[in-house]
Amino acid sequence: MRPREFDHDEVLRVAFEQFWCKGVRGTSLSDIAREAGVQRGSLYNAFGSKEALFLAAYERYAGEYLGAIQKVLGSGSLRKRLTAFFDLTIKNFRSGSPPRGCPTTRGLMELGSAEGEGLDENARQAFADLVSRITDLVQGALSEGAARGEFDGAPEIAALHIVTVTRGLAVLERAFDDEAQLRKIAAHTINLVLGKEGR
Amino acid sequence: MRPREFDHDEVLRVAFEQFWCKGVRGTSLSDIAREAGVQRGSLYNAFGSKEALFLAAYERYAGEYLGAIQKVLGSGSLRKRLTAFFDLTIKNFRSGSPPRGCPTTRGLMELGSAEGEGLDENARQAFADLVSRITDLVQGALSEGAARGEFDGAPEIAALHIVTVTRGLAVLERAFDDEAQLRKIAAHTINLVLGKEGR
DNA sequence: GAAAGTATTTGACACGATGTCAAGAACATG
DNA sequence: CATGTTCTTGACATCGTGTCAAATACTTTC
Repeated sequence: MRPREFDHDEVLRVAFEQFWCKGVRGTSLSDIAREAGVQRGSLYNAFGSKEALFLAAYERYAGEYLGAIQKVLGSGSLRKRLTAFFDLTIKNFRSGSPPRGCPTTRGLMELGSAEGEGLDENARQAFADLVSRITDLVQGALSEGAARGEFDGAPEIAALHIVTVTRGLAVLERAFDDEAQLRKIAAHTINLVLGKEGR
Repeated sequence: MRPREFDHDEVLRVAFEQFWCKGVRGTSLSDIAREAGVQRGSLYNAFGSKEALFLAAYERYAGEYLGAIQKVLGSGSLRKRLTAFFDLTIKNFRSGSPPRGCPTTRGLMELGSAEGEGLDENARQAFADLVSRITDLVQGALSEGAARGEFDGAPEIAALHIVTVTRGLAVLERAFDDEAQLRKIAAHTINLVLGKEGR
C-alpha cells in the first residue's frame, strides 16, 4: 500500500492545539490542514470526520493530563496534594496567550442537547470519562488522607465537590480572566474541605 | 415607514429557545427564521447579525432569570435561601427534554480565545455580568445571614465559592445527566458553608 | 387625495465549511 | 514487471453567514 505522507501524531498535536484555542466548531479542517501541511482530504481519509479527528486528538491530551494529575495527587500531605491539584488545574487552562481555557469543560458545554447537533455521544463519553477518572484520583487522595487523620468526612462526596469546583473555576476563568480570583477560590475550597490552616 | 411584520419579542423568545437547546453555533438563522415564520433577511435587517440577535435574546433571559434568583434569595432563613437558590439553579438547566443545560455557562465556554472567533467581547460581558450579579445577590444573603448569626465567615469569598459550585454543577450536568448527583453536591456545599445540619 | 420618502421584505449572490467521490499516484507483493 | 491496496488530490453537492439591490407597504407632506 501507499505509505502515509504525514506524521499521524504530529497532526493530532497540531489539531488539538487549534481545537483548544478556537473551539471545535470554531476550527475548520482547512485550518488544521494548512497548519499541519496536509491536504484536507487526507484528514478525512485518515480520521473519517472532524468529530473523529477531534476525539483522537482529545484522547491524546486526556491521557497526558490525567498522568500529570495522578502524579501531583500521589505524594505529600493531603493539603499539599490538593494544593498541587488545583495549581495544575488552573495552570492548565491559564496556559497560552491568550489563555486557552479548559478543553474538557468547553467540550462538555458545546455538546448539543438534541441529536445530531454539535459533538455526539462519543465525545460526551470521553469528556465524562476524564472527569470521572479525576474524581476517582481525588477521592483516592482523600481516602489516604483520612487514613492518616488529615481529613475527616466522606471522601466520595468531598471529591465530587472538589471536582465540581474545578469545573466552576474553568467557567469563571472565561468570565473574568482573573487568575488571582481563581487561586483565592481554590484556597478557600481547600480550607473548607480540610478545615482552616493549622491542621 | 413600512411597519414590521413580526413581533420583535416573540422572535427573541423563539430564537433563545433554539439557542438554548442547540447552542449558538449549532443554531442557524434559517432555523430561527423558519420557526418564527420570518424571512432570514428580516432578521439581519432587524438585528444586524446572528451574534447581536443572540445577545438581545440572552439579555431578555438574563433579566428574567436574575429576577427569579433575587426572589428566592430574599426571604427565609439563610439555609432556606441557599437551598432555594441551588434548587432554582439546577431546575433551570434541567428544564426541557432533553435538559437544555445552562445557557450562561455554555455561552461562556463557547467564547473564542482568539479575536473574531465565536462570540465576541460583548457576549462575554453579558455572561460575566449575570454571574457577577448573582454573586452579589448571594453575598447579600450571606451578609444578612451573618448579621443574624446564621453564618460565620467572609461573605465575599463564600459567595464566590458558592457561585463557582453552581457553574461546576452546570458542567457536571452535561457530563453525567444525573440530577440526584447535582442535588447531593448542592446539599454538601451548603453544609460546608453553613456547617452541618442542626445549626 | 396624490406624491415622496423611508423602513421592511424578498431573493440573488459571494464566500467558506463539511463531507463525498472518482481518478491519479506510490508503494508492497507475486 | 504486473497487480492490488492505500493514500492523495481536486471537483462537487450542500448548507451556513452575511451583503446587496429591487420591490413593497406604510407615513408624511403638499
